[in-house]
Amino acid sequence: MQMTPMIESFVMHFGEMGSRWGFNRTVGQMYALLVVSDEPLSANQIAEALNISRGNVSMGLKELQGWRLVQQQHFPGDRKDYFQALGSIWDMAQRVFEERRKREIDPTLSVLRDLLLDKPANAQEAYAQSRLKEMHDLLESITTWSEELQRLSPEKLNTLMKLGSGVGKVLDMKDKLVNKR
Amino acid sequence: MQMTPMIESFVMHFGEMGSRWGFNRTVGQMYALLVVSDEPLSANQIAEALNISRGNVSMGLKELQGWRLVQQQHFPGDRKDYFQALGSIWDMAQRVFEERRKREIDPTLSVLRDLLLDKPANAQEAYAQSRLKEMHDLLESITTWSEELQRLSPEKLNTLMKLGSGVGKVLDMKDKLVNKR
DNA sequence: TTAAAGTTTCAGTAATTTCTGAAAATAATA
DNA sequence: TATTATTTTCAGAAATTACTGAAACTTTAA
Repeated sequence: MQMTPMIESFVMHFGEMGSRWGFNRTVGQMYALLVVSDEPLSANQIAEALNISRGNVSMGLKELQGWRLVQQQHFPGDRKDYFQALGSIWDMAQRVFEERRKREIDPTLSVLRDLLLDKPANAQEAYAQSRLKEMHDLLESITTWSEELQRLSPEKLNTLMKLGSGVGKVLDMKDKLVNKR
Repeated sequence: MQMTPMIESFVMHFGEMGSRWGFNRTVGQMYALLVVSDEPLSANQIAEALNISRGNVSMGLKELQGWRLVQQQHFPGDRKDYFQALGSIWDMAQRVFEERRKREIDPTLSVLRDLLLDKPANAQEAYAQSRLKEMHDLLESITTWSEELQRLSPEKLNTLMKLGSGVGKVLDMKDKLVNKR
């Protein structure tokens, strides 16, 4: 894997953004490298290209596999493991959305559900609970919706996105049709 | 601000989740506290309730204001500043989406745009650039779409979300109508 | 003005996270 | 089974991030 300036810039940027996206610098760099590489890379190649320790690569690959963003590959007659970024950019985006939902929303939803079971002890708690309920309902809608969007084919999703604000019009149209019955 | 066990649990959970949501523990706690409080709180009240330093509160409030998630309030005859979480849960969600997009997507889009201007120097770079292009286009679609969704009224957004996977059917319907012309 | 009330800043410290590298574990071949 | 290739683990070091608290600054009102 030859690190040209262009690839290096991309890799470094992903490293810097890594923390905002939920993983650390080297994990971000590793992922970027795998995305732009036209062939699978071994852990040693990654360590060398990024100039980081072999141990760190091992941990990072484990994390990326946890996100289900990289695949492991074997070649007959070669003992080494090779790694590759997941198929299409769409697949990647799906994974990132899904995993982030799991990490960022699900635990909160579960806490909110529990807290909403308690009887409010006073006015302050009653108010607090009303906000918790709003938050809970919104997060639940978002979760359900994102699950349903994921079930849509990439083509439909693309149509929907291209539709943009035109979605408002389509909704109106749908209302009319439904009301006619 | 009385910290009942229920409120405390919520606040602590938000603190723990904070880092996943893009801010640190105490900022998360401060925000949670403001969300469930039925009246605006002064910086001192916040520091006391959360048992953190006054300086930290000042920095945290600045950051929350940067996210445009809290509002400052003045009361005549009182020198202190009071703080309040933003209006509705919808407003909050919008802000979070918008700010995260700014922090997590925009910088990457800009880097990708730049890198795509370079002529690929070899086959590896040509491949890399093709992936960069895919990624760029997807991020751009997501950005445009999210901007357009934000322009939709909360009611319409709600309709859209409730529609769920039914959105597929609506899209088919739209296709038919458009093709008839 | 001046004093009092309040806020912000920031150097230093504490806490947390990330990274390394050597040792242990695992897997493949001879 | 022994040997070699490879991966994983994890204790400690390094780097980063968060927090405190005292000093500097700002604002208000007497």
